[in-house]
This record gives sequence, structure tokens and C-alpha cells, in this order.
Amino acid sequence: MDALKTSTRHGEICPLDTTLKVLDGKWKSIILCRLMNQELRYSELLKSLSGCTRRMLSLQLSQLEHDQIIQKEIDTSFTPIKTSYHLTELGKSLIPIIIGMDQWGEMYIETLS
Amino acid sequence: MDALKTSTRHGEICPLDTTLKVLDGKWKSIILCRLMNQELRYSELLKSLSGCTRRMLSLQLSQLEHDQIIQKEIDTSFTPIKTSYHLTELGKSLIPIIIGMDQWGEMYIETLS
DNA sequence: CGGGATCCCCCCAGATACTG
DNA sequence: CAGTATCTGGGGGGATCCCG
Repeated sequence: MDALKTSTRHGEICPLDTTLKVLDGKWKSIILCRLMNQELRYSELLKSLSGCTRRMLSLQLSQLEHDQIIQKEIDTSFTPIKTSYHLTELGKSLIPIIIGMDQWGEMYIETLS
Repeated sequence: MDALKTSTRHGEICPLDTTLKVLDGKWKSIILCRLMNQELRYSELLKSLSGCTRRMLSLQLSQLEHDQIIQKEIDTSFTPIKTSYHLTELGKSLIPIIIGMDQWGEMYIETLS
């Protein structure tokens, strides 16, 4: 697994870096937020991420899919093609982390203001 | 889930993004790991981060200090100058998050291997 | 509709040298 | 020892066009 290789410091594996790498990317965290309680289509995600280009959405989604955090489903029985994305079990296991970080961010913002 | 209501990208504050921004940076997470149980000097940090340049260490440290995650202490009573870095209370409050992400990374690596 | 391929620009990080 | 200043290139990401 390549994520494992890049997460070493002086030969040791650093799981924290693995996590940060999985979440790293301008749009990944918010994509996970969007998919937390529902599955969404490519165009729905795009609309909900103002400022995100199609190129970037494609890249982030393919990385998340490669990391087995989300899963793509393609419905070819109609044209135009419909695709939808949803969290895998691995992705769902990330939710408590996401919530924890969100709550820390809230506390942090309040503390500094 | 309600904690994530504010996680949008339409001009509103996104606490999760705030957290990810604070942690974002090639060396920040591992710097926090290093400072978790001890304070360290600049040169000690540099030695423990193989591959990190002095320039990058300086940048990451100044960002963490600006974000009030770590605190620098300068001892000018001797030459050469001695500086040391340690976590602030805000930085310490990040530890559970770090540990959570580290544990998730461990599980993730094991699951995929 | 849901992407991929290509071009191109700008910024980030490495290398190197200098300093209090 | 603990940084800063400057130069430079390589790559990430935007814009645009194309395709099944």
C-alpha cells in the first residue's frame, strides 16, 4: 500500500500521517461532510461546493475512492449516465474523527475570538 | 451531526476546515507528536525530523506559534542563544484529536493490508 | 451528465548563503 | 545556535476543450 510507504519517518510507520494524507486535499473534508448522511451525485456535489472546479472534484473523488473512503455507483441503464457517491464502512468509521475535529475547531474559534 | 451544520463553503465559517488548516503542513503533525510529552529545542526538533530543512522547520514552527498551538521560549542569558518549544493549553487540547487520528490510521493500515 | 486531456501560470519548497 | 534572505524549478490547480 503506497499510503504506508509515504508515511514513514526514519523507517517507522506514522499512522497519524496516513490519516492526514487521506484527509488532505482542499475539498475532501467537506465532501465527507456532504456524504455523511446521504449519497449524492457528481453534479449535486459540484453545486454544493462553490468554488470547486470539476477537475478538482474529479481528482478528490478519485483519491477518496482509491483510498476506499467513498464508493462510486454508476447507473448506465439510462442516458445520460448517473453516478452517485456514498461512504464506505471505512469512510463511516472516519465520522467520529471528523466530528471531533469540527468540535475542536469550534472551540478554537471561540477561544481566539 | 448537528455540530457539522456550520461546515459549509458559502462564506460561512467551517470549524472542521479551521482544524485541518491548523494541522495542515508537511511537518506540523509530527512536530506536535514530538512536543506531546516534552519540550524540545530547535536543533533537537530538526534532528528528529529527517528530511525537514531549517527553512521548513522555521516556517512550520512560526505558523504553529501564530496559531497559538505551541509557545517559544528564548533564553538569552547565554550565548549561543537557546530556544525551546512546548505545547500551549490550546495545543494540549489537540492531543485527543491527534491520538484519535493516529488510531484511525493504524486501523486503516491494518484493514488495507 | 460525468468526466478526461492539455496547456499554462503561479506558488511552494529546496538549495545555498548570510547573520545576530 | 537559531534562524533569515534570495534565487530557482517542479508541481498543483485553474481554464479550456473534448468525449462517450
